[in-house]
Amino acid sequence: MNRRNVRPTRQRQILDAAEHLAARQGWMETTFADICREADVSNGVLTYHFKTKNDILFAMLEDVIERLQGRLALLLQMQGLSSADKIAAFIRALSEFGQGERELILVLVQFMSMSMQQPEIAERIHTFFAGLLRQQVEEAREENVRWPDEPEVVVKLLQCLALGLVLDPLFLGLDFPVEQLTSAATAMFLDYLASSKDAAQ
Amino acid sequence: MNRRNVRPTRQRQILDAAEHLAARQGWMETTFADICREADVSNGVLTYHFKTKNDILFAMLEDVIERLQGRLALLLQMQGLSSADKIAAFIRALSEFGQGERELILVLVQFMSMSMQQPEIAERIHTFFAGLLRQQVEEAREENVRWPDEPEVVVKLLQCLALGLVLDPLFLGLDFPVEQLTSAATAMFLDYLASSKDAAQ
Amino acid sequence: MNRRNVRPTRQRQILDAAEHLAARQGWMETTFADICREADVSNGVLTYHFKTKNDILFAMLEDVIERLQGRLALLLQMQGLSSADKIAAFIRALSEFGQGERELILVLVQFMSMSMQQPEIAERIHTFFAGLLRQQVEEAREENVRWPDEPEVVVKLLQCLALGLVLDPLFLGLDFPVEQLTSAATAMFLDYLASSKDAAQ
Amino acid sequence: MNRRNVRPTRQRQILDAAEHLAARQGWMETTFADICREADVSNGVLTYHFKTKNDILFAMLEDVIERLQGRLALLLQMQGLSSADKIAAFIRALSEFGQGERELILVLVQFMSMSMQQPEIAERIHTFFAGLLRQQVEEAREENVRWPDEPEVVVKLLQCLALGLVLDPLFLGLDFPVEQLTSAATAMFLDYLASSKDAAQ
DNA sequence: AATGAATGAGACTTCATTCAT
DNA sequence: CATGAATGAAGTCTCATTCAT
Repeated sequence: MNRRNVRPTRQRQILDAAEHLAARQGWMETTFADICREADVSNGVLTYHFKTKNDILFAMLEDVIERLQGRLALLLQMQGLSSADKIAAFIRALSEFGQGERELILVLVQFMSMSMQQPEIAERIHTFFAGLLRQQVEEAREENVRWPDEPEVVVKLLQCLALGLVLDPLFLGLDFPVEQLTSAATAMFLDYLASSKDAAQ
Repeated sequence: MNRRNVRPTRQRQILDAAEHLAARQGWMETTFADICREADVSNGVLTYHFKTKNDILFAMLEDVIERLQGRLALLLQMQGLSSADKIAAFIRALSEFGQGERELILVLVQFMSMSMQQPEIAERIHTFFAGLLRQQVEEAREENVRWPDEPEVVVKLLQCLALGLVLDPLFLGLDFPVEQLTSAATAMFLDYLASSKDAAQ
Repeated sequence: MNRRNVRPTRQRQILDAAEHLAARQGWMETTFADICREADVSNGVLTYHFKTKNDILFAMLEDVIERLQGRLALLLQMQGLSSADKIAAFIRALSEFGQGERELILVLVQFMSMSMQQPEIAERIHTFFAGLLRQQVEEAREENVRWPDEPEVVVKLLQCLALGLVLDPLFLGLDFPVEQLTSAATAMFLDYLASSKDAAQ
Repeated sequence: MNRRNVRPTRQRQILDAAEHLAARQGWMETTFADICREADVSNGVLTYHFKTKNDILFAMLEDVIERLQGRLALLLQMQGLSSADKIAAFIRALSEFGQGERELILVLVQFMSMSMQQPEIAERIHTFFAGLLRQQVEEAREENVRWPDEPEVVVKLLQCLALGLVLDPLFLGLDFPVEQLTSAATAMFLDYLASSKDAAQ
């Protein structure tokens, strides 16, 4: 490999290792030595690229948000929230996402849990999700749909539902197939949206 | 203080301090020294009453579950899930709960986050919530209500929604008054429940 | 049990437990808690009867020496060293002793090993064995036997041989039946004693 | 000092210090702080080169065995056991050894004493001495000497005698010059060996 | 850009001993 | 005599961080 490009490569190596380990065993219990082993780099390389452990943490945070951005873009930006089909597709996709991208979720949960004690992390996560929300709300406004509540509320409610659907099985366990839950949730949310139209008529 | 039967007192002192600190700064970053300071006991007392740090952790887990049990009993057992009024009251209460009993929630989230790496904790939480779910389902069955889905699914959906409503403002921030969200959620869930009755007619 | 006689009883209980544990896991790694458990007494009782851990240690030392005294009396005082039969019986008995009274030996070795760092223990053990030696030497003198060397040397040599025969299998392992070794040692020592008579003729 | 290849140097420093202290005050009562002071290294260096205290212990064991190997090679391999002169030289050398290499002996005794509770140590010591024994037996067989007993027994008896001669003065004290004891032991063992030749005639 | 030895503060834990009851 | 709660010094070990090479 070219000597010029070694820097980004090393950083990717390290971040991948760190995320892996954070997902598997938690960030607090992940040591420099662990990361070195997993990333197959020396202790010196680690501290050359990231001065402190927090540096790695925040690099991870950015990385995770970026990856999340990419994933959610496929779900949100492209389909919006306007039509019933899209909502249904969204909830279904989210559910699959919660199962498929387990590592990404696990790391995200780590950050959420840390955010309760570390304002900097909370701040970063909030702005990201706030941005997401605003964007969806704007799209909704442009589409001029009639909704049972203020667009912010509707969108936020969807966000809550989505969060619950992703975290509940993770945290509290689930004994029956997730599809039934997804279907029910979809039906519920569509009913809710539809209710406004009925009322408006 | 009396030297006899001082044990429960000390244990409460220590658990209170530990829960306080776990909520405020996280369990991993809470040291024995911190707990000693907060509980106003000596280092020796700590390890006399709890052999290891993990022992404190699991005592906390039991304690938190017990307290949660007490709180939820007021919301669930007494009102069940049958009528619209009760559902509305439940969601409203939960929302207030998420704001009022902040510390309890914070500690619970700590445990949920740890449960992803510690199977023992996961196990304990799962059985608790599974029991809760089963109990609600049975009550529902006894009331013989017609619902849009299997009682398990309906109840689990409510659990998801509740979890989302509690965690979302905590993790992702909320810019508008929580009441709007609560109302919307209540309306949505009631619509959903009602939809079955319509269908059944 | 009579309240008057409880003191010696407790002390025996404790010493037995302590010796048991010292033999099984070593004195240094035996804690007060271990002794309490083994002797089935409370921490308070322990420190009421023995102020410090060293107090227990020295009580044990006296106890072990006393018991050793009793055992060796059967071997030494009663049979002396004069005749070939008695020597043979002595070595054979010692060998059996090394196998039978394993615990006593183990504790004794503990003390020997400690004696290298604790002059007080060394002193106590030395005077005991020196007394033993002197006594045997005197008996020998009284019997007026002709020996290849000064009685002290002869007796000490027997002591060395005995120590080696007891400790070697314990420390260094032994792959063949101990009887062969015992027989050989007996033969050797008798030859040695006899050699002087030959020379004297 | 060169930073490259400093590892063996540090390990020697640490092992020397540890052996010193183990001989002087016993291993159990030797703390990390003691070793740091004696070896003139920081606490971190200790645990950088040896993960745990037990690692130091086992490194010491190997080291002691290696050094013992070297010393005994001079006594055993070179002179074998066949002729009277060599036996005499061996016993004399061992006796001097017991006085001269006091530290090595003291540490070895520590290990022997520990071996009674730690099977791993026992195992290691046993295999070492078993190897020694086997080697001597084989040499004896090759020399085709006639002996009063099976070579294993003869050699083991010598081992017992040697152990007794080394440990007895250490453990039980000695009031007269060690030379007298050595001479007597030599004479005894030679007589014993010779006895077989007489019998064979 | 890379290495890995070195550091030391601080974590958890153990335990002999003290003492109020 | 007996109890067991309390103590805190000291132990082993971890680990993020620094730095000479």
